[in-house]
Formats: sequence, C-alpha cells, structure tokens
Amino acid sequence: MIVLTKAPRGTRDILPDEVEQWQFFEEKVRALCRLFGYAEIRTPVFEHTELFLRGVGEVTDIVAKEMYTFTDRGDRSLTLRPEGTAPVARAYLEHKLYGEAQPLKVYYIEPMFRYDRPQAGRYRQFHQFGVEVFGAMEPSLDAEVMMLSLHLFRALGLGEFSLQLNSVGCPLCRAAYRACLQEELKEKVNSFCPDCTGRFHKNPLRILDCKHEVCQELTVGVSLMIDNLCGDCAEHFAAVREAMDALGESYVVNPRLVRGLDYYTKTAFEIVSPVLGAQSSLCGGGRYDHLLAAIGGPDVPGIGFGIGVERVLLARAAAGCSPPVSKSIDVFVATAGNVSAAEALRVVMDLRAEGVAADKDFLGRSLKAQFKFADKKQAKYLVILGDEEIKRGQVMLRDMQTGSQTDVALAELTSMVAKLVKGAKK
RNA sequence: GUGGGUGUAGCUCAGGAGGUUAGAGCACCAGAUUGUGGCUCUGGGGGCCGUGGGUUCGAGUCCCAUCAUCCACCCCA
Repeated sequence: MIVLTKAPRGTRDILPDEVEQWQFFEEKVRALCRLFGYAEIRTPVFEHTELFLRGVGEVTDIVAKEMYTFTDRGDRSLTLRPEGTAPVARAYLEHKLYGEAQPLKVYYIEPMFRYDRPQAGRYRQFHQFGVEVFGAMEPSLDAEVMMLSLHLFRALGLGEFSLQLNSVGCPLCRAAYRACLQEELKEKVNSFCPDCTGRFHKNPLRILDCKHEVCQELTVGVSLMIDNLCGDCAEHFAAVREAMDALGESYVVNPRLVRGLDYYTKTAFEIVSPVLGAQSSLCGGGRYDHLLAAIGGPDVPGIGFGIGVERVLLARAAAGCSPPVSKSIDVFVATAGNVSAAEALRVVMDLRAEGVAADKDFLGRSLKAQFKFADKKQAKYLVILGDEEIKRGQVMLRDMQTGSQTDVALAELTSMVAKLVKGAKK
C-alpha cells in the first residue's frame, strides 16, 4: 500500500534547518567556481534515454539497472538523468559551444536519479556538484580540476580525505592491456569471487579493485595499466603528476583505481573520506576524451568530476564540522494590550523596507508567549508595541542578548534599528 | 538485485516468560501578581504500538506476509 504521507523510497525532504547546510555548501561552490573561471549551466532533469545508453555505456550498472526510464505521451523514451556529464556534453553539442572560445568551463549543482537500494550516503534522488571542461587536452587542466575539488573540501572545513590518482589509458593502450591482463589472469579465473569471475569478461580491470582478499592476493604482482600506457598517455600522466607536485599537492597513485563509466580516458581520480561508511567516495572524476564523439559530435576532449552533496554534508557532520551560523531575524515586534496586529504589521513592514529582517506574532499570543517565540527564533532585538507606547509615541526596544531595554521614539525606530543591525554586521 | 538488523508520542527510547485505562525524557501549549525570553515548578494536548492477516479467552509483546528504514554486498556520488 502506498503511504501518502511518506516521500518515495530513497528520496527525502530537506527541511529548513538542514537547508542552511546546503546553502553554505552552495555558497562555497559558487565562490570557488567564480574564482576558477567556471560558469554555471543548467540542463533538463530528463533526457532522451538514448543519450545515456550511448554516453554512459550500455554495460554499465547505471544503464543496465539503475535508470528511471519512462515513456511520455508522445511515445518517447525518456530518462531522469543518472549523472551530469552526458547532459552537459549534449548541451555543448546542441548549442555548438565548441564554436566559442575554448576551453568551455562549466559547473552544475543538480539532482540525479538512480534506482539503487538506499544505504548510508546513497539515495535514489541525490545531488551532485559537478564541473565539466571541454576542448582542452593539456595536463595542467587535469590538475586544475582536481585542485578545485580539493579547495572546495578545505573551504568546507573537511580535514581528512585522500586524493587517489590513476590513468586508465586510452582506447588503444587500454585494449592491449586488457587483453594482456586477461591472459595473465585466465588460469586463476575460477578462484576469484563470484563477482570477479563475471568481471573477467566484462571488465577485467575491475578485478584489481575488488574488496575481497582472495582477489587481492591473486592479483599481486600482476601487470598494471599504469605500466602499460602508450607513449601519449604515459607522457600525459607524468605531466599531470608534475603539475600536482609543483603545486605541492599530495596524492596517492592508486594503479588499481578503476572508473565505472565507459567514457573515461587517461586521468582518473577519486577523493575518499575515512569518516563515511561503505559509500566513502566524495568525488569521482577524470578525463573523457572521446565522449563527445561517442554521442555524435566532433572529437573534442573533456574532463570533469562529480561530487556527492549528501555525502559531503554527511562527512562534515561525521567530522564534527561546526554548522554554519543560522540566519536569524533582527527584530521581533511584539504587541501588548489593544494594539492591533495590523498596526504591528505596519511597523514590521517599515523595518523590512529598511532592510531589517523583522517578524511578528500571527497567533494572537500573550506577550510572554511572544517573548518565548522571539527567543526561539533567536531575534536579536524585540520591540514592544503597547497601548502606553502608542500613546507616548515611544516604543520599548530590548536587546535580547543583554536584556537591556531603551525607549525609542516610534518615528525613529526604523532608522535606529537599521543602524544597530548594520553596525553589528560589520 | 543479494544478505542481515529495526519499526511504540514530533524526537530519543522504556514496556521482565502475552493479562486492566501503553509510559519516561526532550519538544510543543498553558499557568506560577493583571506587560518581559533563557533557569525552575505545575498542568495540558498529543499514540489505527508501520500495515494486513494468523495463533490465543486475551497480542505492543508470538507467527507469517507486506511496506518502510538502517547496515553491508553489488555499484557509485
């Protein structure tokens, strides 16, 4: 039975209290992207299913079992986007952005959808902050992209995380390596875990990244992609490392790091957090030099990453990062006696007109209850508007932190409070 | 998709081997001299005990199913 009072499985509401964390994250992202020269892009929440089949790869898990696909009334097969790169690549081609000054550097913070079994740090609707750069092959760009993600984590106060770096080669050297790896492993294929016996044919590189100890032991000393790169890929990888070294940035070369999506080439990286559970990957990215060609465009290179917003927020909480300061109201206008709610609203609107965040009671509560409410809302000041005050033309202004009170002429209240509030912000 | 844990008030949880009107803390609301928050005290509102079925004289408690949730695998952010 469908419960109407519950959000669908794997989805959740972000309530006002938590939204502050999200806005904090978004502010850091926007500031950094501006600093790094990345412009925001927004693409539709669904695309033609075919885009993901071609762009992500038909044998990947995302396409094989995790897509939210539906047919619309015009009999089109559409899919809620499971990742951000293919849609942005599509937009790049559709609007012929390769005709503009290159490279094109864009970012997005948008919801993604994957029909997966929910777990810690994994949801069916989740959010990714991602960047994509099209039209440049230079290794220093790979370094810049990684730097952006590292800087974001630091700006967010995340202390512990590690950057894992690898090169997955290009179609040429990877195909040759893949064949050589299969040759080396074929004797042991029956000793691997059930998952890896399957991987042997589907994606033998993935065996190297298996969590099972047996598989790890069986692959000790086996040839690695990193040692079998073609000249071009090896040179690129060395240059990326050189750029990172020059920046004094530490990273771990992990030759067993594999990307799940088909379109990755050369640089592959991942940033993992030790404070999360099994879903410890905060950021995954890399180069995809032939994705554009795969979906019918010119053979323009690209690079990007995706960062899981929920996971970053989870990691912040787990690491005990202090929450962002909550945005409370400046003034609460309380009424007493026969002063009408309409009169209070007029004062509140006057304050707001001066840029003072003001609020009032809307439940006809007692003065005491209004005080409690103002306290709960962490109002910095409270104004009492009572019969006495109206008569004298003086209202009482109370500093809620210190408890001190002063009389202020009603006519001067707005400018007075505006000055107080602005002074405190500096 | 696979395996395991858990579903009692808004939240965190109690409810000995089935037996009266299901409890606590926090939160919420009201009051403690008729116009003053935080601390304290008093009172109050709130629960299809996740849902459906079964066993029983009797089920929050036992059994089955289902849904949800959590953890892990797979995969990934």
